[in-house]
Amino acid sequence: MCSVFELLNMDNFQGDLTDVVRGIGSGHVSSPGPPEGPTPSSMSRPPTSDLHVEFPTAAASASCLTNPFGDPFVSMTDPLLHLAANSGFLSGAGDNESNNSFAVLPKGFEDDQITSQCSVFPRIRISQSNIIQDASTCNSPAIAVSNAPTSPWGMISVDATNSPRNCLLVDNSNNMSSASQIQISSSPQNIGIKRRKSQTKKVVCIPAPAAMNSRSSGEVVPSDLWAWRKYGQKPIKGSPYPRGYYRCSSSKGCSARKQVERSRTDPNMLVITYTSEHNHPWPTQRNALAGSTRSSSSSSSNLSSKFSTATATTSPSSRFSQNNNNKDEHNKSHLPSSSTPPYAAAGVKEEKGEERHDNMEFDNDVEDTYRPELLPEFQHQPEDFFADLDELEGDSLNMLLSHSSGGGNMDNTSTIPDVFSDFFDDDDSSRSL
DNA sequence: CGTGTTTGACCAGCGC
DNA sequence: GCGCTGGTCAAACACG
Repeated sequence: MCSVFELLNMDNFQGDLTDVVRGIGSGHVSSPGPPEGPTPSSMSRPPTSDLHVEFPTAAASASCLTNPFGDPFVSMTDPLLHLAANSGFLSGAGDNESNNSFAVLPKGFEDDQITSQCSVFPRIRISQSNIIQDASTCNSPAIAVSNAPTSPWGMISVDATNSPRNCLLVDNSNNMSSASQIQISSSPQNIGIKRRKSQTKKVVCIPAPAAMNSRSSGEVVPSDLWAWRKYGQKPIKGSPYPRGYYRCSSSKGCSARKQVERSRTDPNMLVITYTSEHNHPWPTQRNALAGSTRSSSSSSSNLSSKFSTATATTSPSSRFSQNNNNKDEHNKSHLPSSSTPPYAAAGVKEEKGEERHDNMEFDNDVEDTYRPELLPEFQHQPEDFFADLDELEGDSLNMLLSHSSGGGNMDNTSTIPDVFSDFFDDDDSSRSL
């Protein structure tokens, strides 16, 4: 089997974040803390620092799982999922996996600082039929997602505290138009990043594929709707990878910040921590584009720059809206409830810190449910705007295909898992939220 | 010119 | 109090 992670393997990576290319696919639900504790079956255990992340069901779920940012490339994650599924990326468990399920198996899992956030879910399995996988059988961290019939929201629950190996199970057996919810419970023993007072943090862990082109130093930090400006970078003790500091440049005075760093144990993963809140409406296209025009400076390739631009201005929702052609009301200066983009559903953990702490753990007193919304503004992007996206999508897809094909025996044209094909085939049900 | 990144210096919290 | 570490500042520079 040749997984995307393998394809993107960066074992020898020693560079900084500038070598990071957008996680074109595969987002990763993050959960801080070492994998320990009882089995995942305890998803219902007392909410400690549970994280709730909700996202559209079915394809949307998959998309979110593959791209917690829900950035524009989320659309491209579908092909990736497709490819991955066929290449084993999504079927990590092996060939015996049905088309309706898959598992993401990030390389390596170590109980080590922040990386544990990523590694806590080395396995993601999604099943279109009633789950999935017995969490108790998980011998490695995983995520569980369930689309409860009784709720429009499925749920991904991760019990990092009680499960020795944490499992995340995904169940999209239900209605495709509903949404799924991710719940992440963190371990009190997590390690990691100190945080300052009165801060709200959302941690997102996503795959950080290596640059797909020849560039060796280009970094494309997974971007979102907001425009971010890098204001610092520091080496982190114990990690070979530096941490980049970004602040929102969409609006002056905005205190929103985010930190981007590679997982020290799994270079393929990017850990992004959103801090503070945006104090302004979602950026307009113009705003979003601002700051991304310089995309590929000395450290970025044209490709990455393109990515950067696109990612800064698009979102899955926007794409959905595009297809949907929804002409309803426009943005009314919607003020986001969080610095995390509305589509940055899956893989986002929000934490409200009181004081700095030495562990990466998310306080038990923190429990947030992040419910991404399909903001009206995302439904009204200029056509030219999407024209660019289409181009991007094409390029990225090509890249994906290129990589995937190089990965080995996969049939890029083969079937798409039903859970995704439904998404592709049924625009109405999956794109209109 | 306005935007971005880079990078060394500075500051603050924490543990000893 | 001191040192370590992480987070931020700001000057210099690059790009369109």
